[in-house]
Amino acid sequence: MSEKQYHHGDLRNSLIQAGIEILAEEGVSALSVRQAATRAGVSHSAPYAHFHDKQDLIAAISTEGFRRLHARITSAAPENPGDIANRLTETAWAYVQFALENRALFNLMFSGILEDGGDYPDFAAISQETFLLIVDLVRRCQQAGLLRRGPADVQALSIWSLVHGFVSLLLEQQISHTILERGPLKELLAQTLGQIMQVRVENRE
Amino acid sequence: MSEKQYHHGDLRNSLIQAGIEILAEEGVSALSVRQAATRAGVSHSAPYAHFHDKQDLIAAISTEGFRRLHARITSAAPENPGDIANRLTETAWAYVQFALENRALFNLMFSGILEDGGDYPDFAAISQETFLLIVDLVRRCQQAGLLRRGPADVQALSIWSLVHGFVSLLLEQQISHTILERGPLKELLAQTLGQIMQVRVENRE
DNA sequence: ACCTGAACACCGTTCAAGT
DNA sequence: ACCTGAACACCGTTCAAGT
Repeated sequence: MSEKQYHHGDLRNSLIQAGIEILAEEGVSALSVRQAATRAGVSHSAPYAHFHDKQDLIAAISTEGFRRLHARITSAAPENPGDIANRLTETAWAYVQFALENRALFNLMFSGILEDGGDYPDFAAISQETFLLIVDLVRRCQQAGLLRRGPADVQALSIWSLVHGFVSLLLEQQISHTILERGPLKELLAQTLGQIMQVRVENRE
Repeated sequence: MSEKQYHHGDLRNSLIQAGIEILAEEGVSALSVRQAATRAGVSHSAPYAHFHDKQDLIAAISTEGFRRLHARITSAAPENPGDIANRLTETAWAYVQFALENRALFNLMFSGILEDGGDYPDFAAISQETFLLIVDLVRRCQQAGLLRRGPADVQALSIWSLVHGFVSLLLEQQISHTILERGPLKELLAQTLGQIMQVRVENRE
């Protein structure tokens, strides 16, 4: 505000938004500091006043991605404490949908493009918080008898691994057509998840 | 041979090897057509006589990566048809080890850097063969009562998803220290895998 | 403090030309 | 058929200079 600076006041954020737009429109390979700068309407070297290097910008974009994923997961299942099994499935489905709707961003967040996430505190914080969301849900599933007993964090890891692996292989087109053609994706995910949940069905021996 | 050509006869393969070396020594971000050419001892434009573009080279490198992963998995478990449970764990462990020992190559194979694997027949073939290896193993686990009944390919997908997700999160340093410090990695993997296998332990009611 | 413009070393890719 | 060298449009990053 005030006297109107050189730029619009929040170039840092504009660059992050520009980066996310580039990812959505042109994919990971098109993401460059220079193009983000151009989209934000500044010179190609202006970003270096706000980010130490490209990795630093990538960390900021990934952090924003995790914030959105976290929000998406949080609002995935209605706070319906009764139907906890459904809630686990809906959470997993929210994760899958986020990845499909934000392919390039999801890739940036999880594909080693950010070389050392631990160096970026904000990134480390929000990604850990997202994991805690899952640990919490797992704990409630255990209490409901839907999952085996055992350390909730290890079990959460199993489930997150399962869902994350499912998404990764899906995005990489590593899931064969014959499987995908058998029915809707959400159902396949539910079946896959079902492998890890306790069955309480017909053949109870 | 014969009159000694311009180059050593198999530039195509030399470039693939050079690429794998670059990945191992300097990581994904250092992989360039020009550096591969330099390592192979030719000019920067020579690769274009053998590869249509960088994606084409990446496809060839990824294909070689899958060949090595396939070989590694094949030789992972001794042909010991008795201990089938152990064999599943050893196969998963081989997968994890391959990823840890060839981080950048593994990333290249699975992280969307190759933009459309389906366009490269050799790549599609070997990656599918690798999946079939797992389907086969799963089928035998089902017969041994270690896994639930159901379509073997869907179950294989669950297991591959679980193991692949585990590896991905591990490489991304998304598995918290408190979990990793609790014991050797192979044991954590076994525990994680155990979530999906049928228990035949003490509390059988 | 925040931004610009020139500069440098790198890239992917093409293309005429050489053997 | 296989390779070279010049050329072009891009990149990441630095740095002196401007307000």
